[in-house]
Parts: sequence; structure tokens; C-alpha cells
Amino acid sequence: MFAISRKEVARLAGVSEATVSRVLNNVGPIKPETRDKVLQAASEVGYVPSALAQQFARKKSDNVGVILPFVPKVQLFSTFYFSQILSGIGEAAQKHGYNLLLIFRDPAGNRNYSHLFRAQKIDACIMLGSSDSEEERIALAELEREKFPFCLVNQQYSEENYNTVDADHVTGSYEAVKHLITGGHQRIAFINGPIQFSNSNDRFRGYRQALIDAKLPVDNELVFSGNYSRTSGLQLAPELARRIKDNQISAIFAANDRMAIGVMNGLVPFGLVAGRDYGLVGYDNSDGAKIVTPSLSTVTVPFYEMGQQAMEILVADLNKKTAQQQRMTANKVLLPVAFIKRETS
Amino acid sequence: MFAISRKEVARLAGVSEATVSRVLNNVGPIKPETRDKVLQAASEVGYVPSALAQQFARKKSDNVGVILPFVPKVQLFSTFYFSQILSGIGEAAQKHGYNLLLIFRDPAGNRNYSHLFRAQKIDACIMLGSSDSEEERIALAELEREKFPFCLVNQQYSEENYNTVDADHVTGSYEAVKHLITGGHQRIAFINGPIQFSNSNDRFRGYRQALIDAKLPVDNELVFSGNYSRTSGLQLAPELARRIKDNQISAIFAANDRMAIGVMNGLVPFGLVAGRDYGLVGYDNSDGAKIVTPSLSTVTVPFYEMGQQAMEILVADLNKKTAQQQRMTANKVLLPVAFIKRETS
DNA sequence: CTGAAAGCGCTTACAG
DNA sequence: CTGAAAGCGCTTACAG
Repeated sequence: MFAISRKEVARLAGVSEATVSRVLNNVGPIKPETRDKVLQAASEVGYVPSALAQQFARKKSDNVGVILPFVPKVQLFSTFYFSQILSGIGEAAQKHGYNLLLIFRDPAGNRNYSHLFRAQKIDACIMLGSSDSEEERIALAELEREKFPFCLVNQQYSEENYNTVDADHVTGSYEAVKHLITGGHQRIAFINGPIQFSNSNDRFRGYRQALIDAKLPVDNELVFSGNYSRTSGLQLAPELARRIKDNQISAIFAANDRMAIGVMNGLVPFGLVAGRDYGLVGYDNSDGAKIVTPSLSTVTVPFYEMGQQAMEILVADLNKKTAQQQRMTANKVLLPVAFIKRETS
Repeated sequence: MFAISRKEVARLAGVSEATVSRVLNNVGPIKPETRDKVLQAASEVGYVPSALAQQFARKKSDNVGVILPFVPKVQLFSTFYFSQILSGIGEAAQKHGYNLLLIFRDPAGNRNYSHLFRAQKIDACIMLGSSDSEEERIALAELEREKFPFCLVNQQYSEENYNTVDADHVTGSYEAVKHLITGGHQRIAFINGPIQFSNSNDRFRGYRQALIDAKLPVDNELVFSGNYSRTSGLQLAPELARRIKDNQISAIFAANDRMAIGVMNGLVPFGLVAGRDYGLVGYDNSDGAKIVTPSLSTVTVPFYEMGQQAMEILVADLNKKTAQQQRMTANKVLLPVAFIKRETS
């Protein structure tokens, strides 16, 4: 149960403890044979440096925090969405020697992100599921003011100079709607998610522009809103069914797959089948889109790459900081998305 | 950018630094007015203790590691599965003041879990997606030998005395198959996952027992194997189609929903519809089971609770350790599952 | 009830 | 190229 100490290694190798550290950290000039002696001794006793002591001495935790919506709410979000992003973050973190600290937002709505930095629990953090609110803005502004490195994923505060990794949802939505129009649809309903998410607004802009470019009217009566859950799509079904049957709606574009699938499932009891009685396009290219019947046309988003890039940006920032570089200008990355045609459209 | 130090607080409150620590940690007897002075001073200067220094001094990282399959492979597993368990772990961790350190297994197959403990990066860990292999057994045995607290989720090494949280997959599978038998099915195929997972074996045992209890033969010709992915189910479709049409198979029980859905999707081109032309039951009650058409009968597993319990077991172990209690006997928890009837059966 | 001091196990500037 | 020593910011046994 006793940890093997550095002292032991030093004794065995016949050098000072400082030299052991230097060899193990590959720092400073070391005589090759000294290095060998130390390495030999270290592996002999199975020495493992204490990360706790290193972090303390270096004043660096090597942890990158990943902020997630508070637990019960995670379910509301697509698990697909988070898993993909998280995997991407994990891959890049591993590559650069950082640990991932998972942090669920406080249920009480408390947004004290800087506390995590002040307590030195994390060196940087990645915000997932961030949404525009007064508290969130205040919390992010504080991080910025204190120069704590962070990066937003899939959420933008356009007027702010924050690191951001997002996907081109305007174009993605534009393509989705354009596809429906090309397919002959003129009355296209849009089901959006909450407007606290910048990517909801992006989708609306794409939807709107596609209509305008096709010289079709933008009718507020055709814009609905849900909360990105399947249930919220399901609940709109009766209203949508009525309008489809009245020929007021011929196709539907939903801001994510889950709502699209909710709609699709909900319209079946009304005898309405996607792809046959109305066009339907979702968004995200989640696992669900492939397995539903008929399969769901959608827009694929490079979530994995988004996670990777967010991590890369932070690593770059952390290295700059080490190099005493001052003001860093924020990095804003926008990745491409792609429309995927399946059976519902 | 300068962290406010404890020294500052001590000066302001007119006490020693030791007293500041005592007040903030609520340890030892403190005169109420001293406490007030310190608390007042601390909040005045916005003092936040360094977690790094605390962890170092206490020789305790407050981190619980969550070991996940290595990144590319995470996709093979159901994201649903991990999200649920992770949320449960997160909830319990938060409650007890532990941080979650996400650790993806080494792609190289290296299983040096103890290194994480020796480096003091984690105080305990939870194993997700563990499967029976020589390397895994060696790595776990080492943890046990060193008395590093860990807990397995959804995987058992029955002959070993390890902390384990699992669900009663034998009964779950038994119920699923019994339901099919009750529905009049006599030739029930079983699609299992890799046998390195104890829960695959559990499912087979449940399947087998249900047949035996119903005085039906256990026919090896009816047992197939996949890898828990949708694709592996899809690939079995041609063979299954042939057998269904030959009346050799009347129903299928798949070890998870994804394979069941793969089968279901794959049989459609053969004109075979689940629930009409053959009975089908999956396992997990994933999101997918609800959205496919026809909806999939399945077995629901309390993943969230499993995560919670794993964390609770570890917290109890860690507290015991602190209290110098010696040999701890492992905790083995088996949670109940429930069959859910939907349209495919 | 409180202070002075040792100690946790490293890193790293300084001196040689 | 290497050693002696200061310092990182806490906790906690010891003394009073």
C-alpha cells in the first residue's frame, strides 16, 4: 500500500531527487548514463510520480472540464448528440495528455463556472448545451474577463469574442428546405427548437432564405416550436394532421430528428405517412433517423469533429498562455453539414 | 489574475492561517465569533481554496474514474446505454462531492488501471463495458490486490469477490422468452452478443430455462450471435428470413434492441414484418425501441440506477477506508428488470 | 479554542 | 551537467 517514492529512486540511482525529476520530465541537459541509471532504477521499483504533487507544484490540474446540462435534463437532449461530441473531445484530450472532468450544471441554475478555475480544478472548459440566458451570459463574461480559457460548442454569442465551434446550420437548413421545394413542396412547415439556442435561430434563417430564394411566402402560420424532444413533436401531430389534410401544409422540416420522429409517429394514427402523404426532413442524422420506417431524410452534423476541434482550440490557448502570450483572439470554427436524402422526402 | 490567498483572509480576520482552514473545513471547535470573522473576511475577498493544494495535502484526488471502451468503439456500444449509466453516476457523484474523471481505455489494449491510482489521479473507479479477457482479469486482480476501490457495472466475474452492479438479465430474458411462448411460439431463435460479456451468458441462461420450463427443446440451430450492433442484426436477416419462411423459426429474441432493430429492418425486404409474420423481442428499452415501426417489445433495464448504485458503493468503500476499516467484503447488487410488451410480439 | 510548525511530493531558479 | 534548497497552499498533530 505504500507508494514508491522518488527518494527511493534517487538512492538506487545514486543521484539527487532533482535529477530524478529532470530525467522523468525530460528537462534540461542530462548525461546519458545518468539518465539510464535513473530510468533503470525507476522501472525497477515501479515508481509512479504523484500527479497530485505535480499538479500542485505546476499549478496546473491538467483537467479540462466538460460542462453538461444538469442531470435530469440530459435526457431531454439527444444522448446521441452528447456521446458523439464527448467522444471527439475525449480523443483529442487523450492525444494532448489532458484529463476530462465531467461537470453537470447545478440544478439550482447556478452558473459559477469561474469557481472551477479559481479552485484550480480545471485549466480550461468546454460548454455543451449552453443556451442564451442572463445567468449564462454573466457567467461566460466573467470567464472571459478573468481570461479563463473556454470554448462553446454548438452555441454562439455572435456579439461576443468567444471561442466557438459550431456547424453551419444556416446552410444545412437551407439545403433541407431547398430539397423539399425542389421536390415540389410549396407549403413547408417548420418546427423549431427553443430560441435560446443560437442554432435554432440559424435553422430558421436557413428555412426562411430557402423560401425567399424560391419566391415562396414566409408564413408565420407555418412555424411551430417544440423543445427538441420527441414528445414535443408528437404533441404537434393533431394540429399538423388537420393542416395537412386541409392542404395547408405539404411538407415539414423539423429542427432535429427527435421532433421529426415524434411528428412522424404522431401522424400515423391520422393515416398520414411521411414520404407518401407529406414530406419530412429532420436534422442531426441521429441513429434514430436510420431505423425509423420510413427512414428519415435529415442533415448530418459532424459532432465528433466538433468535439475534437473544441479541444484543439483550448490546447492551443493553454500553450499560448504558457508562452506568456497576451491577448488571444477567439477562435470561431464553423464546420460543414450535409443533407441526406432518405425515404421521408 | 492573482488568486486570493488564505494568508490575506487570515490577516483580514486577524487570525492564523490554520484557523482559516479550520473554519472553512468545519473541523475542530471554533469560537463562533472567530468563525464569523473568518467567513466574513473570506467572502469579502472572494477566497476560494485551491483544490490542488487540498488534494495534495489530503492525498486524495476526490476524483472517481469512469472507464469507458476506447473511443472508436464507444460507437459500437449503445450511446443510450452509456448516457444513462453516466447520468446515474454523475448524480450520485455530485451528491457526495466527487468529480468524475472520464477515462477511455487505451486503444493499444493496455489495461493499466492501477497506474491511475498510483499516480493518485483517482480514488476509485467504475468500469463500464468491461469484458472478460486475460488482460482485463489481470488488471482487475491487480486493483483488488492493491485494495484500490472499484466497481463493475453490467459485468460479473462470478468467481471473484469484486464490487458489482448488474441487472437480473437471466430473469429478464426468461420473461421475454416466456412471453413469446405464451403467445404461441414454439420455435424461438436467440441472437446473443459476444460471450465475453457475462450479461450475454445471463441472457442465454434465461432463454434456455424458459424453453426447458415450457418443455420445448433447446436447439443450437436456433442460437445466433452478433456483436450488439445494428449491423450484426442486419447481417443475419437473409438466414433468418429463409428459416422463418421454412417455418423453422416463428419468433426471435435478440440480446439487445439494436440487433433486434437490425433484424427487423433487414427482414422487411423479405416481406417479413415483425409482430405479423414473426414475433420479436429486444432488450434494453432504448430510445430506438419506441420509435421503430412496429414498436419493439423489449426488456427495460434500470441503467440510471445502476450508475447511481455503483457510485454509492464506492463512496461507502472510500468512507470505510478513511475510518481505517480493514478488509471490505465486496458488494454485489442485482437490480430487477421488466418486460415491456409492444407491437412486435 | 488557537497558533506555530512540520509535512504532503513534486518543480525549478540558483549556484557551482 | 547536477545538487541543495525554496516554494507551491493546504492539513493537522502538537502544544498551550
